Amino acid sequence: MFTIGKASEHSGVNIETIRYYERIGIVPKPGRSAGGRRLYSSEEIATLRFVRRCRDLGFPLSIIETFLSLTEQRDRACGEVKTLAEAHLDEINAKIDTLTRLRDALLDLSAHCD
Amino acid sequence: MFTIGKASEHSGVNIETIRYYERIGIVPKPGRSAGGRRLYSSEEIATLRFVRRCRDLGFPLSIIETFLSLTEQRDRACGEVKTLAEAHLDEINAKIDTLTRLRDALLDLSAHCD
DNA sequence: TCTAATTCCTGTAGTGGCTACAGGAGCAAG
DNA sequence: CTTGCTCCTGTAGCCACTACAGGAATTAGA
Repeated sequence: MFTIGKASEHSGVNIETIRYYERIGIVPKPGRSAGGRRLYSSEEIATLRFVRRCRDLGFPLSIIETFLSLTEQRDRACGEVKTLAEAHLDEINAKIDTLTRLRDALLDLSAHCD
Repeated sequence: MFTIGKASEHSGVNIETIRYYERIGIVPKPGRSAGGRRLYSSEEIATLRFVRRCRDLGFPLSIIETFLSLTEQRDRACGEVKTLAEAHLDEINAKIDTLTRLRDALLDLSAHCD
């Protein structure tokens, strides 16, 4: 188990942001030490890392909550899982497409400067 | 030339957000009609659309400002252009990579539900 | 083992990037 | 020429953090 400082270090999520995520319920409340300090498992840290990556990609917390529920509630009805997953595939493909074109534009700019 | 409403429609950027971008200097002040209304050219609208796409991808306005200066100030020193462009390539590639893996995970979830 | 430094705690206030009014002026159609 | 829409300049509020303040718990060193 890791204290919030280590969890922050390993996930790349700011300490204050971790507490904020807990407060608004994006991640569950972690266990506490005898002295009242938060203790995180490797899995909980992986979840934080996942949230951070999604935020970097511009997904709002509301959508990230759906992503988390998709991977964590596998006992949910299959139809619902499929619907939720597929609802985001188009959006993700569009993002990949835009990023690819942005990259090509930057490569082009760089290449034309020789 | 287009009024702010049309510019908003064609770029996908909210009217209030367009005015906000103007206020903080992300986009230049547009011309005005006799009655004092903002008038946008197709190019200015394309810039707004570009800003919107970048925001969707999670880039902060400060970085988008750099992107805009890269494409608009081609008379800038070549070395500087290359440096700025390449500084963001790694980040963009990382984003593409993460999105690809997220897409695969969603496809996987969806497939395991048959 | 005591203490000094560090890390953590809760709570609140401030920031970046919008977004939503309020109150009023311009303009287009009937 | 008036009804209704769009636009104007403010200012206030929201989301997702981020930065204190003031104090308790650990940890590392003498």
